[in-house]
Amino acid sequence: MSIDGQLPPKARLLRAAAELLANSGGSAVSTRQVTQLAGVTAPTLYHHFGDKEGLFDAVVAAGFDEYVAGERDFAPSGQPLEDIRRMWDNHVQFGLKQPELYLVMFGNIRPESRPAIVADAEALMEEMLNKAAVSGQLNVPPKEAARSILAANVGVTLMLIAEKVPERNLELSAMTRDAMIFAVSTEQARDNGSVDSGKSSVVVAAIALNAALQASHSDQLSSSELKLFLEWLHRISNSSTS
Amino acid sequence: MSIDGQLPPKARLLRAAAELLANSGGSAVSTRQVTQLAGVTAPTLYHHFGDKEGLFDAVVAAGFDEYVAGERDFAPSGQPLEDIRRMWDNHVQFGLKQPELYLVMFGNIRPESRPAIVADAEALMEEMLNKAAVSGQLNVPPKEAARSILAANVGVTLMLIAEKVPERNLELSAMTRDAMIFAVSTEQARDNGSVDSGKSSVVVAAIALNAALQASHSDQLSSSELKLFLEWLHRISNSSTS
DNA sequence: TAGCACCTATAGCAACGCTATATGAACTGC
DNA sequence: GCAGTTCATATAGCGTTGCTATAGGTGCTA
Repeated sequence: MSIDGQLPPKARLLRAAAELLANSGGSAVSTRQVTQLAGVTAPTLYHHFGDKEGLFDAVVAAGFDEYVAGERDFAPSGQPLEDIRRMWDNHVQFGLKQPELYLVMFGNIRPESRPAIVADAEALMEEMLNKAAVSGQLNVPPKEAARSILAANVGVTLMLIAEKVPERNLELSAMTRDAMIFAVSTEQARDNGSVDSGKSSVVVAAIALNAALQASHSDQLSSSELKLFLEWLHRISNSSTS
Repeated sequence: MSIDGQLPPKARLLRAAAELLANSGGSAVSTRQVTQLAGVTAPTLYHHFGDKEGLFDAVVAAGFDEYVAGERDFAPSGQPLEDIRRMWDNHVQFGLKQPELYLVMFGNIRPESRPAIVADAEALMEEMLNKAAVSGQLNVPPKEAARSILAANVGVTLMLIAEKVPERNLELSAMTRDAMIFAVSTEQARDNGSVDSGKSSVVVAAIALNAALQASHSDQLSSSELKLFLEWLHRISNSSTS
């Protein structure tokens, strides 16, 4: 049993590692298993990937492309928060479909050696949340919202993976998901699924902020700062006449 | 260097394993390290604990007692949901104080071999949530609420552990915590004051404008003006914390 | 053809989790 | 008081792990 084809050894190693990870059923995957399945000897592996973790990282990178592709396919809707829901579900599905790969990506957390994958996933979610923020649907800064939602998303997925298949209750995921999205969204977004979305933009936001600032006596800026700030705000508000 | 005392070998093994786990700094702890530090040979370990995992489980059980003790100390207040908040914080603190131990307890998730600890922690939280349910403060069954909250709690803690110490932002924890508690609580409980999202409209508007500005490349302000403007905006966006 | 990267294989090291077997010590029944 | 049994520990080593020092082959450029 080997992964031949005429593929070069590097590709065969990747394919073998991915297959073993996907089918290992929770037990560890050894370099010897991988090299044997790839029809290659140990030094080849270490020549191409440095070490075992390097190989797995490469597999994960491929898996992450798939993950991202899934996330992006779901993204075109005009409702950012609805897209976040789909991202969440896609994340969970990815974890349940390929638990071994997922554990390598999100489970093996170690201080000082955090996989870049997590940061990428975070950025992906932040990007989407940014759209929500633009249309005034967000209660907190997108970056923090992304971290918070992703943390809960990972926690739920890990818990579901840890459960035996027949006992898995996706209700857990749905409930946690909605709780997190609800928590970061504004009332406006909650009432109206879509909001005005399209035309929001800088001007609308500036006008809203302008009104809110003048009504609230915020003390985050000094009076001189505030004066200048309001002047700029005014400039922005009046700028795009379109 | 060994853990002598006149303690029996079993206790010495436990102590040695706990110490190595606490100081391992993320790298794996081997049975040989443990037995050497305990001044014992391998079969003794396997006689008492079956295998490596059995030993670590025993260490974890001791650590869990400490964890539970912390949770129970916090519990006597009359407001169950407030107690849940403290349980959450205690959980996070436990994870940050003893990350290695925590990773063994909650991080090494594998299908089919889920540590009993997780179930125990779940039961502990469910017990507390039950009190909330009795007094009509709960929106969903306590069991599901416990699973959901714990999943998010673990996710947040893992994410915080994965971050380098100086970058750790406990706001992430507080925000996620409140979101989860809010989601499972009834309106009655929310009015009671334990949970409050309370962002002013200024903050919401500032967040929206911030996102809109960064997305639109507006040219109404010079780059130096824009820089300062964004800095102030950031200040406003981050001003209100729970 | 000579030289030079690049790639792969042979062989093996040190460390790992774990165990078959044996030996001492402590208790039990008579 | 002694044989039998059980518990607890040690000696020695098995099979596997991640990884590498070294060497050889292959194809390209000069």
